[in-house]
Amino acid sequence: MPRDASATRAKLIAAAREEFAECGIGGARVERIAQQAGVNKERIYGHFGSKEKLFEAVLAQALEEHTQTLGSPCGDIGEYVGRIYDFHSRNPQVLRLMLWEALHYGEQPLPDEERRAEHYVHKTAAFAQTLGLPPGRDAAVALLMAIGLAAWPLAVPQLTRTLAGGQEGVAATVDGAPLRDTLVAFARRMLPAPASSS
Amino acid sequence: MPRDASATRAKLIAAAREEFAECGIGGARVERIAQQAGVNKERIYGHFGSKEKLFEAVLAQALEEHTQTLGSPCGDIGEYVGRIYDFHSRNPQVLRLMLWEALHYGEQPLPDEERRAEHYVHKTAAFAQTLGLPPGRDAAVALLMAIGLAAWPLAVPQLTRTLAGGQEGVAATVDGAPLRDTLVAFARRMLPAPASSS
DNA sequence: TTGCCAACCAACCTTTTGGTTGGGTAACTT
DNA sequence: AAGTTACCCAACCAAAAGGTTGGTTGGCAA
Repeated sequence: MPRDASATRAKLIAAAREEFAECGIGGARVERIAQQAGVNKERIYGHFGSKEKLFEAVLAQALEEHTQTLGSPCGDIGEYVGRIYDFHSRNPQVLRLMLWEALHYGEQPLPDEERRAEHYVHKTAAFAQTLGLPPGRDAAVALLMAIGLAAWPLAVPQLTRTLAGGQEGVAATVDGAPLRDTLVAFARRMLPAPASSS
Repeated sequence: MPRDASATRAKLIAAAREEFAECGIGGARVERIAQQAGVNKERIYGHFGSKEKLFEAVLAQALEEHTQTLGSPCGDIGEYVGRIYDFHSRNPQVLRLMLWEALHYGEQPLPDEERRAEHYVHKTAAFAQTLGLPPGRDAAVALLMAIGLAAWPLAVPQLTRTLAGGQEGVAATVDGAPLRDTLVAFARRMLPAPASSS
């Protein structure tokens, strides 16, 4: 069994991701994470320093994967919203991590808020271009709400269920069309149509 | 100091509401709740049975207030979304409680899921009427997304901040218009216009 | 006045928590 | 071959958690 620090880190992050997504920062148990990773608990502190720092590492990696998988917004806006919806349907952990983070930090700044803000500048720019808008606050809010459109039904499943669910689950058909299609249609209607000329 | 069971219950629920909104179910401390309420910890178990049951009681009351304050959806759809936004801006606890609940229960049914579903039937019906739609899944999804439109920027403040926030906070102006107005405009565009004839 | 019960509380118990420590071990350097 | 560094772990710790218990007391019915 060779020694491999980065492999240990990776195993810890993978285990922590499941645990944090399921239980949040306060609810996660350091012991369980270590056990799931097949690594001693102390390694968490050796490698990451604290439970909260580990959470940050998990989230950073998850968001990295998120942007890499999803790519920049381009082409049809509705289809972009559909892609966001598909991503979160297939990777429920990422959205849950974001929500735990939201509840944990609330209005106070994130530990790496600046990096995150900078990261979103690019996305906003790409989004503005496909929308035919000047990049700015307007485009940023439009992107924010496009993400919200796709994520909201998955973020509050109990509301989605009790309102529109019934026995068919989240992907239930709505008047014959899957929820996804409804969201795509809403997005197209909500967001300004791109200028047809480049 | 007279004995008054219902007053004790009320004090406990009020204290628990703050604590649960801030920390969630797992993060809330029974001791703190009791202390904040000026009541012995044991009373929580005497009156409610468990921490989780107390959470249910808190949420039931919060949602009750929510629907009572907000009323049924009627009149202009955009303005209804604006009202939802205003409510959650002024009462951040309710949305936080809903999100903690969402993360805690996830896809598994709520303890009182049936009552909740039934409760939403009326709202959906009212919403369908103002939209000029037949009450049904279509109207329910439209309502779900109207709520989402208003609540999303407040549900994920870290995203709102890093995307569109800057130094001006959540209520920041967007090209001169407050975020609320943008949401109202989005809602009007997204949702089907009500049939003009009754 | 007396008897009774719901409401109440201080103190306690068990388990679990995040975090630490001191001793070991593979592998690279010199 | 000796020394050094980075990694790893079993065992441990103080603090804090949710929940319980045994006994006390206010207030109403008889």
